Amino acid sequence: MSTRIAKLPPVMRKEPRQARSKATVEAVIEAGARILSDQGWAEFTTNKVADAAGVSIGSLYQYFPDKLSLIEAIRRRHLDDCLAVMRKSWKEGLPVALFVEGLVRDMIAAHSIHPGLHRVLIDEAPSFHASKDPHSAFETEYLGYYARAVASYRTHETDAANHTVALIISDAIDGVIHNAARRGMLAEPQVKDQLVRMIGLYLGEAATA
Amino acid sequence: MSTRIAKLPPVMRKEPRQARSKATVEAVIEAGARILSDQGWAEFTTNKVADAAGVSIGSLYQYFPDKLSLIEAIRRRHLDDCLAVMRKSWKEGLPVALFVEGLVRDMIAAHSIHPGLHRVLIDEAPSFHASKDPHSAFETEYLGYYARAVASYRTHETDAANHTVALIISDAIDGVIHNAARRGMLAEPQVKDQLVRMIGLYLGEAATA
Amino acid sequence: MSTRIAKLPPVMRKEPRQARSKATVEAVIEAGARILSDQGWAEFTTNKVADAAGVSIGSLYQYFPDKLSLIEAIRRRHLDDCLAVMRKSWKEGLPVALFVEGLVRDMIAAHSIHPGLHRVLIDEAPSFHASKDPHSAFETEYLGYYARAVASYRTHETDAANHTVALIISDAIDGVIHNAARRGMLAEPQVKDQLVRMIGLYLGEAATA
Amino acid sequence: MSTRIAKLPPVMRKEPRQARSKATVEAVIEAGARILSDQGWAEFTTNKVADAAGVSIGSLYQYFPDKLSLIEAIRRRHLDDCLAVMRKSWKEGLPVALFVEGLVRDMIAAHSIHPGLHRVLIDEAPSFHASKDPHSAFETEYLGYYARAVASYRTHETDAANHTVALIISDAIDGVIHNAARRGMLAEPQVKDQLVRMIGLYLGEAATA
DNA sequence: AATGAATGAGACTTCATTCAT
DNA sequence: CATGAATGAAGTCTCATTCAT
Repeated sequence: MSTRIAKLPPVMRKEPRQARSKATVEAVIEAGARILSDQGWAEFTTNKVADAAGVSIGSLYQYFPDKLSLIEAIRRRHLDDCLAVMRKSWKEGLPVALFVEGLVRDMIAAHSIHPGLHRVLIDEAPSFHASKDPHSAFETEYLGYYARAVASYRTHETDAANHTVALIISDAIDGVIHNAARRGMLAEPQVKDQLVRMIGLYLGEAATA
Repeated sequence: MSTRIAKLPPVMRKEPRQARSKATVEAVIEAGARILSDQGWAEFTTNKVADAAGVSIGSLYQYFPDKLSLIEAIRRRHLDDCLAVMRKSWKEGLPVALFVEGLVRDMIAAHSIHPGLHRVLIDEAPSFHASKDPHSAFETEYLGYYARAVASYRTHETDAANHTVALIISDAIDGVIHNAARRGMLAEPQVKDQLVRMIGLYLGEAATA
Repeated sequence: MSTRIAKLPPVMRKEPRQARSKATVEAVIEAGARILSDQGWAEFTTNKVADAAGVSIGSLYQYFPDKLSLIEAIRRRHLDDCLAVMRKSWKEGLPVALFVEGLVRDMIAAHSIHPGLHRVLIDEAPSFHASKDPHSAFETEYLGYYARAVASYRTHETDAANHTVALIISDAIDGVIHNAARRGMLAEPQVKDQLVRMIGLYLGEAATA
Repeated sequence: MSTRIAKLPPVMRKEPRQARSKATVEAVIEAGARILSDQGWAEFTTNKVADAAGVSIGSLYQYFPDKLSLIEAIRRRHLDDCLAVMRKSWKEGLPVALFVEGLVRDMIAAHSIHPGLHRVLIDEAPSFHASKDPHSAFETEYLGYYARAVASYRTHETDAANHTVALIISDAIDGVIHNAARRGMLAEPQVKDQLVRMIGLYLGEAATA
C-alpha cells in the first residue's frame, strides 16, 4: 500500500545546551510519545503536544523544525528502547525455553510503557526515510537479531528459511502484543504464557524438524 | 489505547431505494475503501472520496451524514467479508490440519484485495461505537468463532483458556498478515506455510496437552 | 541582489465555471491588487485579501492553491494591462513628439489605477518564475517594444545601443512615475510635461546623433 | 501609496558609550544593511541580523527597542551616505556637463555597495515618520540640493518649475540606477554614459529654454 | 551587560460540512 | 435530487520580543 511522503532533511534545529532546554526537549518528546500512544496519530497535533509538555508552541519549534522531525525523534527513542531489549535477551547457549520466555517478557514490558506507540509509529505516522520501508535500518537490525537467534536453534535449514521463521515469530509477537494492548490485556499473565507456549513450540519444533 | 470520539449514532441518512442511489452508495464505499487501503487515513478526505467515486460532494452527504458514518459503512462491509470467510472455514469434524490450512489461506485471500484496509480500520480510523472496543459486536463474533473452533479441538480445558488460546491465534495471524502486507510479502507461499505450521503446532499441542 | 524563492508549479486550482465563482475570483484579484498597491507586500495577507474581497478564506484557496499563485494572477493581469498600453502607443511613421507624448500619457494613466502596484509586483513580491528575472517573458516583450520604437527613430546605431537607450527610457519613465505616485503627484500636469520633454529630447537627440 | 504604521518615536534605547557597545551597534547596522540589500525585507528578521552580526538577540534589543528602530538606524546611515555624495558633487560655477557626469558617477558608486538597499528602504521597509513621506527631512534636503543645482543652471524660470525639474532628474536617475541594479547591470559603462547623456541634455536644454 | 530559551500572536493552508442554484 | 461554491474552525509554523540566568 501507500506511497506517502518523501521530503529530505528534517533533523533537530539546535542541540539543547543548557539544562533548561534539555528538559524542554525531553518533555516534548515524552508528551508526544504519550499522545501518540494514547490518542493516535490523528490527535497528535503540535499544539497539543506543546500544551501537554507544558511549553509554548514556539519552544517546540525551536528544537524541532517541523512535525515530522518530532515524530522522528520519538521513533528514534522508541526503537532504541526496543533494540536494547532485544539485544540483551539472547545469549549463546541459552536454552530455547529460557530465551523465548525472556524475550516475550521483556517485549511485553517494553510495550507496557506506551502501549499504542509501536504500532502508531510503524503504521500510522508518516516518515521521511520510511521506517515502514522493509529495508529501514531498524527493521534490518530488528529482524537480523531474530534471525540469528533462530539460526542458533536450528542448524540444518537454509538462511532463507531462517529469515522467514524470524519474520513469523517477530510478527506474531507483534500482533499478539499490539492487540492485547488495544484490549487492555497486556498485563494478564495468561497472554504471556500462551504466547510463550506458541513461540516456544514453533521454535522448538523448527529446531528439530 | 485510544479513547477517541464520543458523539452518538450517525446512521445512514436515507436508505437508498432506487437503483441509482444504490449504485452511488456502492461507488462511494468502494472508492473510500480503496483510498483508505492505498493512501491511508490521512489522505482519506470526503472530497477526495466523492471525486474518486465520481459523484459530487453534495451527493455523498446525501447518503452519509458525516465522515464517521462513511467510515462505519466501509468498516461494516469489510468486517462482514471477514466474518464470511471465517464462518465457512470451520465445520464440525474437520481435522485440525485442514482447518488451519483453510483458515490461513482464506484470511490471506481476504486481505489481499485491500491490503491496508483492515489495519487502518482497526487502528487509525476513529469509530463512535469503538470497534477497537474489545466488546464490539464484531470482535465478539470474531473471537467467538475462534473460541468454538479451539474448543472443538481440546476438550479438557476451561472456557477461559479456550478464549485466551483463540485470542493468541487470532492476533498472531493478524500480526503476521498485517506485517507481511506492509512488506509486500503477502503473496509469498513460505509466509503462509510457516504461519500454518506455527498455528497448527500450537493448536494441535493445545488439543492434546 | 536576492536569490529569493524557487518552487515550481503554482497555477489556478480550478477554472471558475459558474458566474458566481467568476465573480469570486475577480473580487479576490481586484482586492489583492488594491491591497498590494495601497499597503505593500508586507500587509498583503491572504486573510486580509479574502476579507477585502468579501469572501471567506476558504473560497480564496478554492481557486488559488497558495499565496504565490494569487500574486501571479495579479501580476499577469497587471502586466497584460501594461503591454496593452504599450502596444497601442507606437505606430510606424508616428512622429517622435507624438509618440513620446502618447506613451507617457498612457503610462501615467495605466499606473493611476493602482499607483503602487507595478513597483510592488516587480520589486517586492516573490515570484516563482522570477519576473525580477531580467529575462522574464514580460520584461523581454516590454523592452523589445521600446527597442523597436527606439530603432525606428535612429537608423545609424547598433542594436546594442538601441537596447541600452530603450532601457534608459523605460527605467527613467518608471522611476519618475513610481516616485510621483509615491508622492501623490501622479496627476500633476507639470510632471507629465517635464517627463515628456526629457524623453523627447533624449530620443530626438539620439535620433540625430 | 502606503499609510503603513503609526506608533510614536522609538529611538535608540541607550547611546553606546564604550568602545565595545559602539562596535556592537555598528556590527548590527552593517549586518542589517547587508541582509536587507542581499535578501530583501522578507528575510530581514531580527534573529537573523543578530546572528549575522555575531551578537545575541538580547544584545540587539539592548540597543534597538524594536525592529523599526533598527530599520531607522540603517536608513539614517544610508541616507547620510547619499547626502554626502550629493553635497560634494555640485559647486558654484561647475559646468553642467561636469556636474552631471560627477553626480551620476558618484550616485552609481553609492548604490554599488549595497545595490538593493536603497529601494528596500524607500519602498518596502515600514517607517514611523514615513521617509516615504514626501515631506521627510531626507527628501526635503535631497530635493533641495537638486533644486539648487538646477536653479544655478537656469535663471529665467520659477521656483516651482525648478522644483519639478529637480524631481524629474532625481527620479529618473533613481529609476535607471534601481532597475540597472536589479538586472545586475550597474557596472556597465553604457548605462552610465547614456544616463549622463539624457540628464545632460535635459538640464542643458532647461538651462537655455 | 550579555545570553539564548521561552513566548504567543498571527500568518498560511486544509478540509468537513452547508446551502443556494 | 444533484451540484459545486462557499464557509470557517483548526492545524502547522514563524518571528518579534521578553526575561531568567
